[in-house]
Amino acid sequence: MGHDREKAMTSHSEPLSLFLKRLLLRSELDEAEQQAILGLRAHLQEVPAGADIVIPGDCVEYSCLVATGLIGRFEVMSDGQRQIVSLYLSGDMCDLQSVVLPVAGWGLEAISASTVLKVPHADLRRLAADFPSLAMAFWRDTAVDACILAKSATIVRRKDAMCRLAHLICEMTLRSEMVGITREKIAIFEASQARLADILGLTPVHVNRTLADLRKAGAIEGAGRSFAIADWNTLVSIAEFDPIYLVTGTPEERLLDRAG
Amino acid sequence: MGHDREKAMTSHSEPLSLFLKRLLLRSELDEAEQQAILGLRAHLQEVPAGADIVIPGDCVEYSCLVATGLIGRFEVMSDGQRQIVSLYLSGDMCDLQSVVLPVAGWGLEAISASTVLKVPHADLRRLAADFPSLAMAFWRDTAVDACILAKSATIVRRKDAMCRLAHLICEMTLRSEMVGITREKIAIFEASQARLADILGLTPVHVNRTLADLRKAGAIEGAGRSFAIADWNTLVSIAEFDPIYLVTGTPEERLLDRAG
DNA sequence: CGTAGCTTTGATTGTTTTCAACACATGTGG
DNA sequence: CCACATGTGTTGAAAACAATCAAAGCTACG
Repeated sequence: MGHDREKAMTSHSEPLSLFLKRLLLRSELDEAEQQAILGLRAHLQEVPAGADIVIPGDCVEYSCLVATGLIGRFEVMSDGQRQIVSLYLSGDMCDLQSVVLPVAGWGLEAISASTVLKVPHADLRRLAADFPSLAMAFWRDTAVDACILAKSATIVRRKDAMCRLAHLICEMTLRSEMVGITREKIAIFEASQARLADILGLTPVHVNRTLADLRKAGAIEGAGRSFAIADWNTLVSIAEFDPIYLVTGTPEERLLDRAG
Repeated sequence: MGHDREKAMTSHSEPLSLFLKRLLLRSELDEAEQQAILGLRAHLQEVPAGADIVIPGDCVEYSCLVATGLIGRFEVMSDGQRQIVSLYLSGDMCDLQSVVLPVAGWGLEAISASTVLKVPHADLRRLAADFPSLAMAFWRDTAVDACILAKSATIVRRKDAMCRLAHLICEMTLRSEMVGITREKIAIFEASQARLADILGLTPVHVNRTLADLRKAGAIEGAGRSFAIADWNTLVSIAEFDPIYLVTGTPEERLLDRAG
């Protein structure tokens, strides 16, 4: 593994505040709880595109907070084929569930060149034990992940390739914008077609044809390696995209943690 | 809804102890925590096969503990078609994640005639706040659910109908045995082919043909409405079934909650 | 009986995979 | 600079898989 270039940094404030921002989207946290998140210690690691961060079967002792780039959680079939089941971008704590299930049946890989903060499980567990609201926030974060997974599981069973691909683009665009990434820099547009195939559960050949179909429909534009959104409304209508499952949440819901 | 026949019962010890048993499979709980679970108050409800318990979009204030029967969590497509994404059997707290995400984008329906205990979210939240280990146990339970979902999402994308159906039978058989249900009484065997289609993301017609193929292969037996396992090993090999994702867990892992 | 729901079977259509080949860019060593 | 390998994108043809449409048989139940 040539990419184990780790640095023990003292200031990780930027990615940690992105993570805090993400938690605050769906959970209400007081000053002490917010400071506890921002005070987490972590190791910064740079990961080149395509590299594995966690191998299936590893027992991990940390979660990975994505600072920049795009990380995928994948499962490996008996024939060695990969299926990427979840995607994580800046501010996402990928594999937060590994805090409660440290023996992973899955792996983590970098879809594009990324930097991640490795946050020790022990620290996250202590936070969850000391601050019940943080325990709820972590649990909620895992649940939102599961909602996204359920959505993609539904679509993959019932919709054709064009709808699936359009839906993926819509979801990643919206999620990127939620953390302040501009539409031009959305990581999914830089993934190879083979990687898109791993995500969508299609063959690379069919991803290629489907991209061509989306271009023909006027939803996306740009030839070759990269593409961009040409018409958001067309894309949304092809995808039948309804963002409700991303659970941006309302203040009333967030207050429930403290209602007891 | 003719099935709103609720009874406020004083003793729900049996299903609650099944739920506790399920939690103890993966989490270490002390005497006080165990008593807290067993002391939960709840309303018993009987639900006929096919009835909806939660409609998508409802804001629910309780989780449903399955006492007997089989419950499915489903999403509805734009064309009204249902996709069942998770299955819950005796001892499972279905929709435990709704404690942290009360506005459901999904629904719950009874696959077979069932009895459920409605447990108020407020009580579960109080338990999570009072006992950090219970908060971790609930979180872990949600994470295991997500693992099962990830597994089925992987298989549905990469394997054909025969493998998927065999895998479903294997999984439900094993999960049933984990809570002490005998192989003859496994609920999935009583589901209609239309229901199996909703679960697997296939058409009822194709489920029928695939069941016939499994019979031909000698994996299952019995004509018409119901079937049974004829040869477990054949079934496992068709399904390429590896139960590791069910996370039965080891004692060492369970101790981590208290390591802090 | 007769109906309603479920199962079974057949024929046809559509989507996706598979296999195969070629184009195109990038990077390397000669 | 060229030859060459490698990875990625593109295109075509054939085959596999599942959906769709249609019809008939079976069961349970009133």
